[in-house]
Parts: sequence; structure tokens; C-alpha cells
Amino acid sequence: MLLTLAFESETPLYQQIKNQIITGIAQGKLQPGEALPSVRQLAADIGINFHTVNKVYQQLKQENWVVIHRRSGVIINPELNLKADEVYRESLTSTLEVLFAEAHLRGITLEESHHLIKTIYQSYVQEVSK
Amino acid sequence: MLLTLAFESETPLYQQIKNQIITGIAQGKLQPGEALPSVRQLAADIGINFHTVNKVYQQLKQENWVVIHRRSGVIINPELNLKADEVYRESLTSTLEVLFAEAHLRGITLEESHHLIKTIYQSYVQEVSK
Amino acid sequence: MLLTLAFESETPLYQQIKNQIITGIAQGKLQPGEALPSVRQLAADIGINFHTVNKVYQQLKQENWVVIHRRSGVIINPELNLKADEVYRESLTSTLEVLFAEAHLRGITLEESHHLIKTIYQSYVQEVSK
Amino acid sequence: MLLTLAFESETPLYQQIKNQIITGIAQGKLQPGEALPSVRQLAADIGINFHTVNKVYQQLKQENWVVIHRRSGVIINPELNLKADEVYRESLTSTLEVLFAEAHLRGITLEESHHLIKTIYQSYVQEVSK
DNA sequence: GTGGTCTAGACCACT
DNA sequence: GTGGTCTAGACCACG
Repeated sequence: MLLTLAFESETPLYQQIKNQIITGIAQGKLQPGEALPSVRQLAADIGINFHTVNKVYQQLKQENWVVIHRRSGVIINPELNLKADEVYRESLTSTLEVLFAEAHLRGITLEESHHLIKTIYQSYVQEVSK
Repeated sequence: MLLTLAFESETPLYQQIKNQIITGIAQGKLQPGEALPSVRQLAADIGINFHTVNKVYQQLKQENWVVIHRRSGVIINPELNLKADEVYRESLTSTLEVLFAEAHLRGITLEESHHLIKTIYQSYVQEVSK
Repeated sequence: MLLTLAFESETPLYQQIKNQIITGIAQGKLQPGEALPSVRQLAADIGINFHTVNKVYQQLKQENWVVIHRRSGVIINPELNLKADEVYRESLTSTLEVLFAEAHLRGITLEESHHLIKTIYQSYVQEVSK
Repeated sequence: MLLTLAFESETPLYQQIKNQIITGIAQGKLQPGEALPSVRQLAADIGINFHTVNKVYQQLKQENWVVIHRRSGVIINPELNLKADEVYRESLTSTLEVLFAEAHLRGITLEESHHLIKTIYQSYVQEVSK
């Protein structure tokens, strides 16, 4: 998978990487069980400090997106089985509330929003794992 | 309108305030032409420094959400007429891509997403301004 | 002459009024010797504090645009005979330098600028006084 | 590039700095892609508070003059590509109207104005970027 | 009383 | 070491 970074973005680099990995999983570009490059490898590839990559991997591990094996390195969690608990749903809802408040005021209708999200969902794979 | 701040949140205070004001406009709690409290007043009300409030107002002014009168203070832009240009649409799309990638992987279906967004839109007023 | 104020502008009200009076003289809408409304009259007409109007008149007097007679009120200086001294030329030059630096970077050519200024000059009367 | 501040001027310090940076770009003293000093560095150099410099940089960023990298600090936007939209042209025109009204009344002719502006344009670089 | 400007200093996130 | 956030307090311009 190819990572593209926007160094001038407000979004921290580690966040950009994390986002792209999670999106990559959703889109099937990264399969559960698949290995990710080593911290130093990835850092060298995209030309950033390896601490930054390390931070990403640690957070991904924390949130169960990946597992870190001592020998085989970092792999996408083969048992990927995250659930949307109440806390997650609430945070998602409030994020969307803010996001679509502005979208609505800028003239984006419910229909457009539905269509947009439908298109996005079509880029995701149906069955993620097991 | 009542503002509630999460002081322990990672989201900067000024961002929280800004979000709530924009959401407030979308939900009709704040009407175009309506006055906002003065920087010092609002700061005192919610117990923060007036510079933080000032930062919010300055950004809202920059983005045309409000108009700052030298005499009467800050009011919601009565000619609120923002448009969704290409830049905005792209940033919205990529934000949603990331957001729903995780949602999808957590088992939230397209139907659920549609329903969620429909509910959110129902909280917004139909006609914002002319 | 009709004054139009932009209350939401960054430009102070007193400055807007002053600008319009000077522009009015240049365009012949206000003739040397012509009387201006009284401070209270003008303030009432445009709905602002009379201190603001007073400030304008005092500055105009200071800069010799008007003379204030005890009985006949404020009139445009009939002997209007301002000269562009070195100080004035320097300040004009440096103002224009900044202004056209941005214009240039936004793609406005020298020819366009010439044309623009020519048009503006055409709105002025040829002979101002005596 | 050397910045010179007039502390006793009515023009706010941050505005003076901003003006000089934009003029510097137009005159080629600052090249697109070139780095500006860090907020604290510049502040120390010219003996002012770093918040004041920060304000300048934030505004320049908002108006797309510069790009702020999280790593390498602030650089002149390498893709400097500002356009003169209708709003800008109108504000420029009305500024010039006021400016030249006084100039005209002080005896500065159209020819002199043309010459002045031509000289100013000659201090700018021809091709700004790409 | 309103916002605008400037200073000063602290703490934090990111790289 | 870089910018980002927040607090605090002072003085000024405007109306």
C-alpha cells in the first residue's frame, strides 16, 4: 500500500498514517493477517522520524487494529473483530453532527449526503474478516 | 444558547466553542442577525480567558459565519450565504472516508449510517436564511 | 451628498465619513465654499453618535479641508490649496507599494493598473477651485 | 530580508510585518518555497513578542501566502497562485479612489500617478512562481 | 462598554 | 526546537 503524506496539513503525520492504514483495511488494500513494514522501514520509505511511525503502531495496537509479534513484526489483527460500543457511537454521532451542520449550512442536502456516503461505502470490502 | 465545554478533552476549547456555535446556527438556536455575547461576557460566563473567545470570533469572522460590528459587537451573519466549493467538498469527502472506514469495520452498515445522518439532518432547521 | 456607511467594516466610521467627504470634493459633489451639515444634523441623519462626526470635522479642519466659522458652521475650504509635500509623497508611495505588491501578485498587470487609475481620475473634476 | 518597524506608527506592528513580507515576495526578496524565520526567532530578532509574529503568520497562512509545516516551520507558499477575484478588485478600486482623490486635490496629475506606479511595478519581479 | 493590539509566560503536541 | 493553546493583564481606539 502506498502512503501519501501532506506535510503542510494541520493533521499530524502520525494521524495521517493511522487514517490511511485504517482506511486501507476497510478498502481491502490491507488484509487481516498481512504484515506491515517495520517501524524503521516505513519511516525510511516515507522519510520521517521513526518515532512517529512507532507512535502509530503503538496506537493501532492499543486499539486492536494490529498485533505486534516479537518475531514477525506488526501484522493486521487476523481476528479483527471490533465492535461499535456506546462510547464509539456517541463520539461518531457528535462528530457527524458538527460535520454536517456546516455541510447543511453550505447547501449540501440530505440526499447528497446519502449519495456521498453510499459512494464511500462502495469503496469498502463487504466482508472484512472471518 | 448554552455552551458546554469539556476542559479535559483533546479538542481545544476554542474549537469546541466554534463547533457549538456552528451547530447552533444549523439547528436554529442561533438565528442569522442574532447577537452573540461580547468576548469578555462569554469568557466570563464559561469561565475562560477572553482571548480564547476572541480567537473563536476572529475565525468565525474570517469564515463569514459572523460579522463584527464596532458598536454592537458580534452578530451571526444576516446574509449567511456560504457555498460548498470544490475544496470544501473534497475535504468533507476525505474526512468522511476516514470516519466511515472505521465505522464500517466496527460493523456499522450503510443503512445505519443513512439513518444516523437522516436523524441528524432532522435536527437542523430547513431554511437558514433567505 | 449622500453618505453611506458600512457599520460592519473594519474601517472606523469616522474614517469612512472623512474618505467620502474628500472623495466628494474631488468628484465635485462638494464645492469649495459649500456648507456641510452641522455636527448634530449629520449625526442624526446617518444615525451615529455626534462625537464621531465631530471627530471628522476636527480632523478635516486640522488638515485644511474645511474651515469652521462660528456663525456659518462648517464649509469646504474656499481657498482649497493643498500641496503634495515630500512627506505626503513618501507616504503615498509607500502605501501604493504595499497595495500594488499584492495586486501584482494577484495577477493585476501594470496596464490594468494604469487603466484603473485613469478611470478613477476621470471621475474627478478638472479644476477644483480658484 | 530585513524588517524595519516603526514602533510609534499608528499601523499595528503585525500589519507592518505582514506588509513587508508581502512586498518582499513581490520584489523577489522572498522566493516561493523559501523559509521564514520561526515565530520565536523573528520575534527575538526584531524585539517583539512572539505572539505578534504568530498572528502575522496565521493571517498569511489564512490568505494562502505561506504554508506552515509542522516540521520545517513557515515557508512562502511554493504554489503561490492567488487570483484577483471580484471582491478583491472592488476593494482595491475603492481604496484607490480614496487615495487618489486626495492625491488629485493635492495636485498630483494622472501622468505623475502613472509614472509613480510604473516605477513601483519595476521594483517587482516579473515571474513570481511556476 | 466594545473589540484590537501587544506583552509575558506557561504547558503541550509533534517531529 | 517547532508551532499550538491558554491564561493574564495592560493600554488604546471607537462610538
